Amino acid sequence: MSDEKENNRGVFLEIEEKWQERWESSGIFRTEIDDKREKFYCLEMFPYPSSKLHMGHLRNYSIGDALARFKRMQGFNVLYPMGYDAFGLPAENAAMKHGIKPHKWTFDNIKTIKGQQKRMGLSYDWGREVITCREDYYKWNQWIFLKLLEKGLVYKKEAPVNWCPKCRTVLANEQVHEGKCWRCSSPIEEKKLSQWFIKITAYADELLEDLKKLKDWPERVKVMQENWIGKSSGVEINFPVKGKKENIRIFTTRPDTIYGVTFMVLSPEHPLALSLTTDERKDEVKRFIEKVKKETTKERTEGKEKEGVFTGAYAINPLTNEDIPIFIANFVLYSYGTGAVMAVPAHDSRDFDFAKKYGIGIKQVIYPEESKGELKEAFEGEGTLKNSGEFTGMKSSEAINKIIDRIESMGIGKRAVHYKLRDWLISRQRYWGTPIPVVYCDKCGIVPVKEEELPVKLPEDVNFSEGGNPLETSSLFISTKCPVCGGDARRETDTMDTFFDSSWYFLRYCSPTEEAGPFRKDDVNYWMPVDQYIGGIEHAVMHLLYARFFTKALRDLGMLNFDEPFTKLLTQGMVVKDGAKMSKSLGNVVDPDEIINVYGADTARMFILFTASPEKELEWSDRGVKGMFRFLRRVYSLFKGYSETHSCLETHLNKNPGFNESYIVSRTNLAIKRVTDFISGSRFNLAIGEIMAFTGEIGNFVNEENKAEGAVCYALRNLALLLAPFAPHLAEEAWSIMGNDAFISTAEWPEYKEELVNEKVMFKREMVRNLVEDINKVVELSGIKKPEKIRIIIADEWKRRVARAIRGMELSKKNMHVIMKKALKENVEPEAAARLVQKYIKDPSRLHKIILSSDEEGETIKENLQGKFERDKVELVIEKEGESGEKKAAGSLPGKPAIIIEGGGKN
RNA sequence: GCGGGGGUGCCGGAGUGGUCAAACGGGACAGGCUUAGGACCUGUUGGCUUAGUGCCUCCGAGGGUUCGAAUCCCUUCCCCCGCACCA
Repeated sequence: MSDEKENNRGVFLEIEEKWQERWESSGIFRTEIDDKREKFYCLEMFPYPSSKLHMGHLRNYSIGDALARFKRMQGFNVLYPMGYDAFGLPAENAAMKHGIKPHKWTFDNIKTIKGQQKRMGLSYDWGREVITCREDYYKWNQWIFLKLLEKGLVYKKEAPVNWCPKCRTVLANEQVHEGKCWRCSSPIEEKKLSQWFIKITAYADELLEDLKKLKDWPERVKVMQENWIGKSSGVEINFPVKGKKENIRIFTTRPDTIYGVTFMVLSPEHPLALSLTTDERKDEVKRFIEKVKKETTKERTEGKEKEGVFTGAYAINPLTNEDIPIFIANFVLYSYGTGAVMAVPAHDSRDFDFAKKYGIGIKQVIYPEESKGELKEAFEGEGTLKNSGEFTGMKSSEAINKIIDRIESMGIGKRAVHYKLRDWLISRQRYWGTPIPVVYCDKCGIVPVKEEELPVKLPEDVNFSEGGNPLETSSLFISTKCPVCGGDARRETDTMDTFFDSSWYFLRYCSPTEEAGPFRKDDVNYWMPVDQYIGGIEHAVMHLLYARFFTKALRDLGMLNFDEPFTKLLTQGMVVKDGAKMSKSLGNVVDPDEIINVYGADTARMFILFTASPEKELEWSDRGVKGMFRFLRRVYSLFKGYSETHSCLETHLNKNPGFNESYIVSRTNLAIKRVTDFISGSRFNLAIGEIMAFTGEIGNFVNEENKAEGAVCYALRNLALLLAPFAPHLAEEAWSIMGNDAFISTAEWPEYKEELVNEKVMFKREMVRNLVEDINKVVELSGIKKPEKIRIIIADEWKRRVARAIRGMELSKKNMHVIMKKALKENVEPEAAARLVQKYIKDPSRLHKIILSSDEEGETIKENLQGKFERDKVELVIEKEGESGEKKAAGSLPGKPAIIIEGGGKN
């Protein structure tokens, strides 16, 4: 009863504990540089140490560990490290709520999480652990900051910034999602503050261009980054204001529409907004600007209703000299382009809406191929220009360049590129982060801390309850001496965005204990770039963009010699239950610990990898977990049971195995091939599916009477090896049950040996495909122009082997010849037949024997075919009279299907 | 709106031109083993027929290409995810 069940589970838990201890004490997962071996850097996004791991982590690590183990067995020198992204607000919140010091809270959590990771049996090199809140790490954060400052990539500026009232700190643009804080979802407010920025925009173009190099990144991540960088090329043009000396500079990507401009719009923040407004309209315009400024960016963009007000002033279209009314409106953003646009309602839907609402004229100047009368909506496509002076008749693409040329030669504008990407705001008004290493001196201004004085340490004497930045409560921290003049000075109290920490941690893993710098160049050049990076999609534009930027910036500081940090990226899907993301409020959380404690880590890992392909959402299913447990238990008893009566230490495979042997040997090799290919393609779910099918077949085979020991051992050995990346504990146990002394974790990954695959027992898939090829080769070579009938006869013995190979499914003759049936039964045109033949002829070498009819036709074919096959193993046999096809095929069984051609059209 | 990804059997999920009525798992049904079983083993699991097989229907919907399509092309409907007034 449940005793047995519990016992089984107990055995598994025991096994896991045993092997985890052995792995640890033997140190087999330690990694060193080895120039003789190819390296493989397998990396998971390091976790934030909140109280516990969740299923997403379990999934992340199951993927990474399977891959790391696989590569290790394949002989790669694998770097597979783990660390903790340990700075961050939750630690501070804990301090405020429960009075626990952030440091203690963080390290307690790390301890818990590390325990969980160890219980998963992950093959990390723990000697390389990186914890970002440790001085030996954040010292280098500060060092890098100073280098960037020196290089001009860091600056301080007063600017409107995103303020999260709940976290009481500012945020980078990337960290505002739909107007809300990425972490706590509070609505963001806008504040004008003096803050530290990193000039990521200096790399906008390269960050965009190099996306093309990232062949092994998911398309959607690249698209998200592309959109975020938001490059657009166009032209900036000055529109003179009528009766004044000012110009309004606009940016447009569609200068070809300039003859269609009917009004102009400034954003409410535009410096000219009020000054060019006529006196009689000043009050109204003022009121409007005030109103819009009060709204947050979110409110302004959410309502979608376009609102504006006429300034009474006019601009002059420099190409047409027409007067153009100037409006102020809420839909023009000051932060993008020049904060002013030329409005072409005929060819821009926003301008169209606005023109309709305020009764402004619409002037069409671009016409599509088929003109459709009056415009019901803006036509935003390309077309032919009309009513455009000398440019009339040109295509949009041509006109764009010609008009820009004209504008440049007139000296009223120039080509320009604008980006949506903004500089990265890294100041945080929080305690639990890396202090920004600068000092404010009344005499000397902003002064960087001297390199030898790093790190600027976080003080202990802070008060978390007062609401502001806790660092400001530490007088010991704040008051300091100016590094330049030695006078009294004040420390910067802002700390760095924790995304700064995570932008280079993967480099630190290469030299985790280096004291002379953030990393050693040699180490990094050996290990980097990361070959496989695995993590959640939520970092598509935050972490992944910053890390790419860091790589480029450090490269330009002469510290790296590559451009991109992550060669291959896998974004895992979420783990959901009952169709919804696991969350405490929904009560659908499954605790990884619970699963591991009940079923063991192997079951949890296998289930999570098998149930969905890695990038897809994974629907949690308790039944599925049980199913996986059942499977592993079956595997265990298979090994256990067989080893009770047989010794599998040595596998003696005959060079010429008997049929029974060769069946399971072939099947084993097929499994090796498939599993290897699946893992290489990150298709872990399919790899496990194949292992399951293979296991089933071994089971069937073992139960048969005339099993061959050597072959069974061979199959079992390989099964254990294939299982090792996924269920490492069980695989180790099986390995040792079979009498091996060494770890399976460091054993060699099995190699697919084609020569061990006996074609007699190849699968239906290969068989039929080859048959089709063979048939067509025969058709071609025989000179038959219009075959009427082809029969494929499969001898019984052969059929039986195949049938067993596909697990009891009888292979019918129907399946074999149905492929050709339709093509050949009706009057197929010779050309069609020829095409067919052409399409499938690849390699006739598999053909073994062709049986021809005994009539004249057969003789002719035989003559035609004679000598056409390079290998003499193709036997041409003339059918004996009175023999049925089946009998014939059976009687002369060559180990391959015989093909019998009957008849063959003349002409 | 723009961009990305999808719609497959009771369910999850494979399958990208011919092994396909469709891998693997779950569930369901039947049988075996058992005192019993939620444990294990075997079989069945689109329909109709025969049970050696044959036929029909099927991979969101509708067309098309092809000797042949779940797979390629077009149209259309629906779902998910990102960005969202970026000029």
